[in-house]
Amino acid sequence: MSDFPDDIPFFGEPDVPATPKPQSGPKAGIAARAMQARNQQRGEPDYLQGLNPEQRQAVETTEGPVLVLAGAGTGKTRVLTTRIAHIIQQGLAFPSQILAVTFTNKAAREMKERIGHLLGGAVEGMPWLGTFHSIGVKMLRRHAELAGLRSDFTILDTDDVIRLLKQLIQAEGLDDKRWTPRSFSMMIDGWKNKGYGPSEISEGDARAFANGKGRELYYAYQERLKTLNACDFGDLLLHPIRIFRKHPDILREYHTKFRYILVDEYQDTNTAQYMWLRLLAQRPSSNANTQSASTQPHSTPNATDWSSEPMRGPHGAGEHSELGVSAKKSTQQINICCVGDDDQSIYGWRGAEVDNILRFDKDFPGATIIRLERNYRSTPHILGAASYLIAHNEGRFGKTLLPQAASEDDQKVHVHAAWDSEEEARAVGEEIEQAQRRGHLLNDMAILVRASFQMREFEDRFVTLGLNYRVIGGPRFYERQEIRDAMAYFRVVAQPADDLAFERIVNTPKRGLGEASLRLVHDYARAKNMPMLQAAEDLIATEELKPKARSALREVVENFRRWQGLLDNKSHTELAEIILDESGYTAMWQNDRSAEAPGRLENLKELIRSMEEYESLRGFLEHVALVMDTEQNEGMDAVSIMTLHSAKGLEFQTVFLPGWEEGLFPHQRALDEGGRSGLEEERRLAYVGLTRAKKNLHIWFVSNRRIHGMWQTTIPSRFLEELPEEHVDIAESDSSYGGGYGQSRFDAVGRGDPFANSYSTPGWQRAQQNRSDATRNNWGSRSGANVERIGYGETDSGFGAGRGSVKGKVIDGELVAKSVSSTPSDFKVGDRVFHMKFGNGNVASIDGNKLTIDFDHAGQKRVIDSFVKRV
DNA sequence: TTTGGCCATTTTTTT
DNA sequence: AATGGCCAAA
Repeated sequence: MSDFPDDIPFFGEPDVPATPKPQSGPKAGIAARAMQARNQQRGEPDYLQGLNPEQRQAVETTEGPVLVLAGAGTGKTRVLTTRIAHIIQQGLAFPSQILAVTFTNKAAREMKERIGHLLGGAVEGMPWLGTFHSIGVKMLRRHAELAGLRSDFTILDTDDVIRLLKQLIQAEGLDDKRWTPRSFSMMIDGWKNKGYGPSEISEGDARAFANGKGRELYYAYQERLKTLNACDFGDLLLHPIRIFRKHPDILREYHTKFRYILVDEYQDTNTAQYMWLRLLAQRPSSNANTQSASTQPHSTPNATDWSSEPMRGPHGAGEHSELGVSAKKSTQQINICCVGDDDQSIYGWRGAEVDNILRFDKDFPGATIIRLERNYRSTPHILGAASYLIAHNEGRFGKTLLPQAASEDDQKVHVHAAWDSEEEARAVGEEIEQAQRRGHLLNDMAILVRASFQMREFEDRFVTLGLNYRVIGGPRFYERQEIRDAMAYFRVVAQPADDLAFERIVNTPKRGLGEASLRLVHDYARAKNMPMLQAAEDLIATEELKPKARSALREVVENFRRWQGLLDNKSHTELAEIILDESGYTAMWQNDRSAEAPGRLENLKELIRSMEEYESLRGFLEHVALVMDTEQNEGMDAVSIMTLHSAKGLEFQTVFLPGWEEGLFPHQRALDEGGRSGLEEERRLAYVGLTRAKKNLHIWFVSNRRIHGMWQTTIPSRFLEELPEEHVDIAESDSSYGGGYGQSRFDAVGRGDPFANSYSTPGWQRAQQNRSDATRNNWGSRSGANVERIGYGETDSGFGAGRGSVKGKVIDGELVAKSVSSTPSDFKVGDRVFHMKFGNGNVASIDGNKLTIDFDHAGQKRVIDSFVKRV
């Protein structure tokens, strides 16, 4: 979004008088109250109508720190937006004096819309409402030089970062397979989430990568970013934090500027975000400390000091209360209001610290804590199911959500079983079409998946059904190859130091500039510490390059120089067209005879079209870097498909939750890496999913799912049994459970199938029992149930049953993980076998425990041996 | 230098 | 299943 025009005057904005009406400390309260009283005489403002007492308190307690603990569906967004409207309406601050932070662009957009609505649309946009990152960039652009950057720095996305790291790792002479750029980028990410620069990471962390070269590499990475005039996502927060600490005068300007700070989804803040917030929200006491704070921020154990010890903060309460006192003493306070729900903390993997919300009143003593517990969203059944499920978590505040009154036609939560994911998609599609026939809007329905690969099957199905759908946060427009290439061209034009972009497209389309020539340019650039474009320009004046490469490179450089010259003369969309045209990029795809080519050209057109909404090329590039998503199909009626993560904060009349199987949800990886707390986060994710539904909720699980192209037998998610019976309705006979390879086939295998019908059947119960029965396993017998997704017993004890073996992983005495290891198969080529999904066939070849089988009806497939049975 | 084919690995979630 | 990396051949 170009919500942030580049040229807003920052400090001393003309529209901001030094002191808007009431504002300092206690006075503000009085004035506010006076104003309120006046309003009440006249009848209260519209926007307060219909708020319940708690919501109202959250809106009207404008002064001092406020924490709003808002359960799912309790009107959190409404409170936030109304509060902002209230602040503006009461004249407590101008829109530009309110800092409002959200996590997603979607949330920011929605908030803006709603505030505009509340205020009758007459208010100029709020310049400081946005995501942590977009606000971070905005600040960083203003003070870029203090971070060693120019204000036109580029923002690297994950892909760029990985390519860059790869170069560095190789330059270091390390094996980039043993030490993958990807894993290092994740480490850096983790460090940055905690607020650590290269000098602050622990010895152990530094050693953990590349035999102790971790720190060195991290330094080198930051150095390179500087020479590239670029930063990564983490830097968007880290640089401002550094700047605030080093330059108290700058921080003070922000302190004067922002009267009110609001934070959405506070439970998802990570340490860096927390530090950033604290710096902005907590003015050091204005008396005794001022001097020392401004000159030596790190030497005084007072107000500013917490920021240098991020990780110890959570538990060092003493320090914080001291700080709080001084904050209180200060003459002007910045009023911070955080809204969150510990039960909806689902970003632990990204470094979020739930602790931040749990210790709010220590950080901000005297905080008003308001709990919103009246749920207006879901039926009692849905709410009951969700509450019961989340109660299985240990580490939580614990709160009660009060349901609305039940209504006659309230449906219980439906749990459905399907044979495989294909059937799951088919059945959900049917369900949706039925609802549509009953007059429901597709806009009111959503499918929420755990992992994005699940989306495809639904898309496929909906395409054949001709059902409108919209994917949110799926495979992203801006991640497509052609879009990234085009963007790279634009980046080099807008930001000549962007070597990563330059490298990406110098030889796209092919110009005969291969590795050899490129290396030359690269080395020259490094040696002279100049951008590659500049280096290329220098080199073509010499005899270094081969004639062919030299002329090709000359043309590229000349093109770029010419385009750069057009920056100010042509509109950015026009320029973009010229670039794609003259570079031969469009022609490259036009000449491409592959099936995707037309689509790619279409995407490029779409790209140009979407640029029109932005003021400048730079503004557009920034949008792409930060948002990575386009609005699609806004106007039409369509089912939404998205991940559970991106569904947070949304609500729908009808919600479908497919894929409730062990290994997928809870996700195996969360279990492996997060253990118990990983499981609890998965459960919160389930809770988020359940509470998105207003009226109808359908949960699905399948017994066969294809993972990495191979069929796996799955068992229902443990979360299913954590749902309370009284609120759940098990669909006994779902459409065609078993499908073409029907029930009979199923039984013919003698597969004492645990999920043949539903989980209320003996089969289901047996499965449950299997799970808790820690010693039993069905593997000994070939006709045993296919429960190989789970291992039982001690850690790492194998269960070889002749083919394949199962390892169980026990965490906290509870079985949470397993993996199938490959041991040589005891099948022979030519064996006649039966597979549950594909039927009968002959073994064509064997590769470890993977078999290639010619099926009678299904053709040739590769499957894991444990899924077939000799006949 | 480019291209084609084969092998290995992969996917959790996002700014 | 699909993508990326690597190697051999043109």
